[in-house]
Amino acid sequence: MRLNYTPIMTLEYTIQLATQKAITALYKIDLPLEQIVLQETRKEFEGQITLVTFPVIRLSKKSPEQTGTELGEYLKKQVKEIASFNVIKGFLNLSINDTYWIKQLQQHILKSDYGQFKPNGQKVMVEYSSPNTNKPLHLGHVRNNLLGYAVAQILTAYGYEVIKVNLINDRGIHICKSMLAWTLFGNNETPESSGLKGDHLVGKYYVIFDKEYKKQIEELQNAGQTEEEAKKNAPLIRQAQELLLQWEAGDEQVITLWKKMNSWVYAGFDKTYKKLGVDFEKYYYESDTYLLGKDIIEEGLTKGVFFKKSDGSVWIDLTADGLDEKLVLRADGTSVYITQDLGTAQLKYNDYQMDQSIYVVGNEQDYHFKVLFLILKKLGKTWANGLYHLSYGMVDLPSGKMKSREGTVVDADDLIDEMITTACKRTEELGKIDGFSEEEKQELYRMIGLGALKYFLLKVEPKKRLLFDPNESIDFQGNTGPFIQYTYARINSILTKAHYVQHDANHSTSLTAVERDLLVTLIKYPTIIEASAKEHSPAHIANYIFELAKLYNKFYHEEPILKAEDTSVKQFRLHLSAGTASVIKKGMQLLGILVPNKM
RNA sequence: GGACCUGUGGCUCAAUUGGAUAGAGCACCUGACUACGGAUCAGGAGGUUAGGGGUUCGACUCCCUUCAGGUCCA
Repeated sequence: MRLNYTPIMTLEYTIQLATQKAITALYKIDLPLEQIVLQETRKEFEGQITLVTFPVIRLSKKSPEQTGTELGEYLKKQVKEIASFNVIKGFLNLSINDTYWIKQLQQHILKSDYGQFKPNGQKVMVEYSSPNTNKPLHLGHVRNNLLGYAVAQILTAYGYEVIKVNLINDRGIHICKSMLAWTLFGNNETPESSGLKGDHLVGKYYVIFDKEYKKQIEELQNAGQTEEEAKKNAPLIRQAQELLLQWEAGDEQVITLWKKMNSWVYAGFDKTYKKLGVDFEKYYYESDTYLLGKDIIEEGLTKGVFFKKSDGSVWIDLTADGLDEKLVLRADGTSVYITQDLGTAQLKYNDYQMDQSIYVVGNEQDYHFKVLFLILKKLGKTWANGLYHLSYGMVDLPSGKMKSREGTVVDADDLIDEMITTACKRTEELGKIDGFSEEEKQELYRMIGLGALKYFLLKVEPKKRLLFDPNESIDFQGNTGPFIQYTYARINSILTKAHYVQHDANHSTSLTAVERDLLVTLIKYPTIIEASAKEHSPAHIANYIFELAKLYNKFYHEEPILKAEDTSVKQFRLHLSAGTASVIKKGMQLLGILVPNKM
């Protein structure tokens, strides 16, 4: 049964309507529904749903306590789910009867598609990863990839049709640098001959270029040139620029080399993507799109959105919007970044006619996207309203920013391998996986290592910057991926032992406090998906699953499951365990994290 | 010069978008039916939410200002 709305909403709506009636009956006042504020009851108080009475007090002209009590009494009579209530300060805490919570288990939580919303008929594109083809992926890219993938998963669960897209920056001066260095110093080295992963091989020559380039600059400076002159005059940079011109002219040899080196990089990226578990429906290449956008410039000029300066360059004046004047086409008629992005945006829309489009790009480009979206709106593109920049903070090292050219990066492949190795060590120390084949072991280490890494990166609010200390390895205890995986494995073990089969999960006796807490938390899952989707933030999901796992462990310690004396209690607790396991698995899946049956 | 983002116990993060006594994890200290899986659980200690002012029944959250870190635009 797919959801139209979150399960708890039905009950909340009932309570809101009843409250509205109560206010009319008691105080002869009509209060709009949105002023009736419900929230989750804080753990230290009794009850599950809380009505904030302050907005009502202004009208009732009575004390918070009295208002709360009057409303509580009315609601208790009118809403059958409300078993009791208490009033503390201005807060009316409502206790919902156990029957209601137990019913949710059967009706929603244990359903195989729990958490999946009905298709909403909207298409959304998520563009992420967007690498350059001159170097391998690093930790920053990893954050980008995981975010993009998770957001895509979450939006799918929320009922969108999602198209995952990768726009590859495969042209420009940077790749020419690698090409040149390889030609000059490479001795025909290939991934096969060197055993290097393709992207690492090309990245190696990017670094060599930089090193040699710096040498030349120094020599020129010693010969009396200023730094600025030297940077411009160094033979290597001139050659690279020449190479770029040849590329643009379609020089056959250059194109062949370019294709060859890019194919190495793609083979390397594919491996990394596969390890990370991310994928794309469609690849766009900047070599195809970099000339786009010029017709949009024309369109803007005729519409009077852009203006031409005397030197022939084209601009847009955004000062009225609090921004600057922005160049959109150079005097010599060549594009700038934003020109092609305008064109690419139009191209993507023509291809898919999506309702929304999300760009997963670092926050250093906040200004760029603000301008891009604003221009498209000014051009009258109605679809521009669906554009969204999912801006995330940089991943910094204790030493500062990562810089590929200077070699101060945390390489994605290295990091992944390291995580897997650590997972292997930890697991072997604990020695709980007797009977695993070698293949199963490797599979498990990958699951745990990547689970730790992914959870570490996704539990933080995207827009916050992330500090990563390579010397302090990522934790496996506490608020971590492995903790959650462990909880899942533990539940799985119990269910297996009990030969659990899912069937009617009715239960008539009353609930213990932890059992009720667990149910209340479990039924919140769709609400979290909704918030997560609306805010484009996987962190909500991550924190929620952690809360759930923690709560289950508490339950596990407080209440006997297999040893429960009453068989119906035992059955019920097994159902509860199964529901928890299922939500953990689904939630982790939204983050792109797998959970093991045993670990 | 202008604009944007961030600032919460020693460290890493939360806080239902303006609600109750600001919650977790790591690290530290104490403990757990002689483990239904201890990668667990219970408890302790640790906070003027960067500083100051304002708005109101109520502010980590909104406004003003100062400071610190980061980023972008010309």
